[in-house]
Amino acid sequence: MEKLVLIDGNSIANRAFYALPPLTLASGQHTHAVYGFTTMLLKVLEEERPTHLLVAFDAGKVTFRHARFEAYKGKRHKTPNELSEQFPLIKDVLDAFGIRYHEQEGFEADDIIGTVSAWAEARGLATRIVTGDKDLLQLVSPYVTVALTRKGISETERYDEAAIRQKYGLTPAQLVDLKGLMGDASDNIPGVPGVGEKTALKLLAQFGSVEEVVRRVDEISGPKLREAIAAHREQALVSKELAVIRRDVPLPFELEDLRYDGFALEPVREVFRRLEFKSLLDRLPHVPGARAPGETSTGAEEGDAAPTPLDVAVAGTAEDAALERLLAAPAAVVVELDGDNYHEAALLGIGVYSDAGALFVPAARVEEWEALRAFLADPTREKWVYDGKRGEVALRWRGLSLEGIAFDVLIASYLLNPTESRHALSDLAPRAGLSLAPDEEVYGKGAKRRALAAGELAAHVCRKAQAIYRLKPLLEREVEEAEMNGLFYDLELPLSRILAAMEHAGFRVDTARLKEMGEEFERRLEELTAEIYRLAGTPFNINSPKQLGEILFDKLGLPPLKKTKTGYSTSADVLEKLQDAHEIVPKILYYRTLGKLKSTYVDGLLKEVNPRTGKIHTIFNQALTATGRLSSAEPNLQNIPIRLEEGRRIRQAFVPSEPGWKLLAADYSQIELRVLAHLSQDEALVDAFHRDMDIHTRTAMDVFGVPEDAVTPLMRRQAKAVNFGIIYGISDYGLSQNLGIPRKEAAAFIERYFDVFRGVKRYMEDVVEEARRKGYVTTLLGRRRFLPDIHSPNYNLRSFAERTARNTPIQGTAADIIKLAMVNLARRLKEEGLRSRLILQVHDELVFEVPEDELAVMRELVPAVMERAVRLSVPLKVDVHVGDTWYDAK
DNA sequence: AGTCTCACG
DNA sequence: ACGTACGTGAGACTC
Repeated sequence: MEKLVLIDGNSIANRAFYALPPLTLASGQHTHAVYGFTTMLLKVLEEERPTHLLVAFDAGKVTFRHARFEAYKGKRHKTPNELSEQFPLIKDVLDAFGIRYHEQEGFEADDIIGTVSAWAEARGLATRIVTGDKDLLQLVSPYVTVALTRKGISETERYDEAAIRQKYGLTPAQLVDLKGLMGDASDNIPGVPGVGEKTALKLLAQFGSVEEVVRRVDEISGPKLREAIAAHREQALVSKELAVIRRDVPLPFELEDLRYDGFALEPVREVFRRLEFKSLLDRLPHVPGARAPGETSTGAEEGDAAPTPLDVAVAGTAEDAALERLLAAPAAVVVELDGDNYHEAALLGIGVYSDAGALFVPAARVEEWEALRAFLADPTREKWVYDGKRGEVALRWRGLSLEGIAFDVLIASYLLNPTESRHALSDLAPRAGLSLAPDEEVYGKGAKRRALAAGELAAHVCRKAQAIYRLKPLLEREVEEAEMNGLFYDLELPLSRILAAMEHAGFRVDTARLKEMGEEFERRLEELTAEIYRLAGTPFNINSPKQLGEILFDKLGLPPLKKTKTGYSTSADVLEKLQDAHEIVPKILYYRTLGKLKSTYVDGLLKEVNPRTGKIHTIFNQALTATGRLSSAEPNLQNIPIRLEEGRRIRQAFVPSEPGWKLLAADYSQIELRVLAHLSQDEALVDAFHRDMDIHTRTAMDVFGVPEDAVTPLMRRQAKAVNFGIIYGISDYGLSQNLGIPRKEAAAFIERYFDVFRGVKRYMEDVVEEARRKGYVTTLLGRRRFLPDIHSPNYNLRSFAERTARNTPIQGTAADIIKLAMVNLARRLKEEGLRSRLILQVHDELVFEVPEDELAVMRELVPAVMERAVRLSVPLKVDVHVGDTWYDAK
């Protein structure tokens, strides 16, 4: 099928420029916008397979829109030189690919795209527009869809008419009416003052278009709005006109001139070499449409680089001895399982790929083939894996071991960019020039999940192993270049083995105790329900925010203090403010508390108890958080209640797995503030920790200028909130919300804090500056987080990036420290021959189960190792508690 | 699938 | 004039 792709050159280049960390040649020439543009282009060629292709650029500064409205784009910042100097290079790349591009005096890229897409529509040619600019959404039609880049440039969101209707409740054509009414600050289009998105959408729902709004202005409800519209009719109409994309630009070519039938490899290679796009060079031969030297053009349809067939040997019989040569090291190993949760998941088979070839061992053969088991268990035979913990745990359940894991592609990819959400092997494979179908596609998901035919399974699993094998050297190099060898090989990789052991060990649960609690909660919930219905005068679903909102705010007439997108907010902070307004409110709050405990922590946890082991086996995600923390799922054991006594009792159900053993919990005291003291070298903060003072009291003393015995509980509470705020990258608004005080007072607190803690202030400024300069921030052990939005012209995005720049080094360093402690502790436990087991990590806390006779040793060893994990300018402090249940280890 | 709410550090 | 605390996972409801 034929397909036209129209690329908005300026928009994509701009996105790439601001989204990617700077990249320069020896000459100082910046290339990251070119790089970003080129990766987008390759993606388009791979995924869209266009038969017609055009890249449109903006021409000079003045367009017909300026003639109509002088101030058009008046507030826009000048394009930085670092970007404008990259446009000629982008055109070099396009020339090498033989792709047509066009710019036209007096018009913007939008108008060129509008015109060509109109031609395509007339001919019934499917069209995809690729841009970062929402304005182009107005062109969407049954033939035209828009792929909008979001968050960086690699991800796109596709819009057809239904998607636009769903998101805005408007037709594509009405989007210009929306802009006419609300204006657009980035283009300096005024709209109608006082009309924002909400009002504009309301008006359009009623009237349909700007013209109708203006014509029937008398029908507008609300005198203020009516006056505003009446006073700015002309401005609204002009604003709309400016927003409309032209579809009749006289262009010097026609649709058929845009036909695209692939490219010759060599010229593209040459340009890539000149621009030092090494990683893209490898990918090139597999891009659809690529022609080797001498090959003639065959038309875009046949330019596909079909996946190279893989020769897979399948083990199965006593003859397998002949296949032993395929158990060579180093090898990529894939333990293929049925399902996402790998605890006791069915094994489908094991794939092995090395220089010796590809081998697939079906599940039935795994346990009986001695040579394979020995190979897997041999720590001296190097294995490369993707999410090694997954396979390792699955094999542990079968009494098999997987040792010698020397590289993990998932963890490497995560460390290289922890905010990237797509670390699936199928996402990474193209980097090594391979195309790999996602598991979801191969197996189907949900109800459509299916078993594969034997040959299909072997091929897919070995293809994955091949991708791992090819990706390893690429990622290995990138990890090295990012100076993360220590972090990767000495921290995350060993940690992965420890997490595997923790997950497999599990946490024993006293299900009888949990059920008792559930029954108690149930009784009290029934009582509460009856009282709530009585007070409301009618039964309703208390769990439905919608129904609850109607009862509270419509029926009972309480003041709605906050709204959400869809209606009234009934969140706890709103209800707390209404506690005294009606006796139903505290009952609802209590109902919520108990309901949460019952559904999530009693029923939810009971569902997760493994009937065979009587334990809960969580899965730690080691490649997810943006800061380097772990997360825990199925179930989440990192959010078991503790703050309120009623919930805290859930912890009475968490017990040791062997009779006579105890639980030992060790937590870092104020680790994030200690890390802040170290990173900032703030005198007062460092001093406070050297004296081992109560940090919130000390903060109150300094901020309020009073002696210790004059610090009231309120002052301490406020100082504590400020301390948290500092860690989170503080804003006066955030602090005011947290403390329930006016924003001005919050601002005054912050100012006083920074007056005293000068070093902290300085550090916060420096770290944001560093983020701007390098494009990323780092933790103590060199973990990185990229912050492309730090340069965004959008205030919200930029502010968020700045807060993140302040928070991530703190939260991330704390994560580094406890991970290091875990690795060191595991080694010590082994060296000392202790039977104690680490079973849980909760960000600043480690939980062990300990035999009685090891208690004394563990009470000493655990805090000692944790406190010495790193050496900071302030001491680290660890509190240790022992008990018969997790509740009692306090 | 998306939204709201709420549990944890 | 704007809208925001940082990082997570899960259950219930709604469409």
